Amino acid sequence: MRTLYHPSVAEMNLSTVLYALSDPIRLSILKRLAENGEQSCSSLDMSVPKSTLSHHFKVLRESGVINTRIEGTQRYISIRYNDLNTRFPGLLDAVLKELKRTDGAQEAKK
Amino acid sequence: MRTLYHPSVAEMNLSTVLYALSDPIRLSILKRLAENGEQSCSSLDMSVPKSTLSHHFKVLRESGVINTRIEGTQRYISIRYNDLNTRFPGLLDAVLKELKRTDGAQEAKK
DNA sequence: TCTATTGTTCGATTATAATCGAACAAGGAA
DNA sequence: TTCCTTGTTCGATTATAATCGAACAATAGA
Repeated sequence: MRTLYHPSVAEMNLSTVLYALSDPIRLSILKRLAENGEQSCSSLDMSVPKSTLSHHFKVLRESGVINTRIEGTQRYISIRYNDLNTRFPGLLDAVLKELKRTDGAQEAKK
Repeated sequence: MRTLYHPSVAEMNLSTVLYALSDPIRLSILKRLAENGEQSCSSLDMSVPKSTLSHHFKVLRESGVINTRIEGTQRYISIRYNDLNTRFPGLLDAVLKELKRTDGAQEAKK
């Protein structure tokens, strides 16, 4: 737990990133980060058990979508805007644009 | 089998589309379609059993990524460029740009 | 009509991922 | 040190998806 894995820009993989972004809960997290900037994990209460949330943070982090910064007992997560824009130009903007319109997750689970 | 389901532009869902695009085989199919335009299903031999391929075509079609046109015993598939660009501006371009660079699937399955 | 071609569907298997309680780890404060 | 807070990890369960052979369906041609 000492060091959390973050892929370098070169290590980021398209299908892995798209997969990370294909889950409604993870899109909700992304939306919150886009709206409010860096957040402590505890600040985004999503009516989901913390172990489940932690899992989603890990998927987002290990794909390269978010950065996790450790400060004391808290973790602060944020979107890796520049890195994503460098590796996959236009991708993040397209996703965030849709998230702004709705929540991107509506009726995703039928 | 008479009619194949295709979602309307309004019915397209972000997480569903991202999920459809998150698979290496489906990205390979997309790349082929982007490079060569409309293709008959049989023309893209991907060293994968046809039942598996048919499954991936279905995922792509039902998410709204591709269109399937029936002509005789053959099916011709193509990317729904305009519809995708209307619904999720910039998303497809960002994906295709990366596919042009590599195949988007390299080392995705470890 | 018989046969070959193209592709879907079925059904079973395997693989991968989501979920979440409980235990654990690391700080910070009393 | 003890307790509280924050978050991860473990382990088990459930859910979802990928895979692929075999059977089926539709059409075209001999």
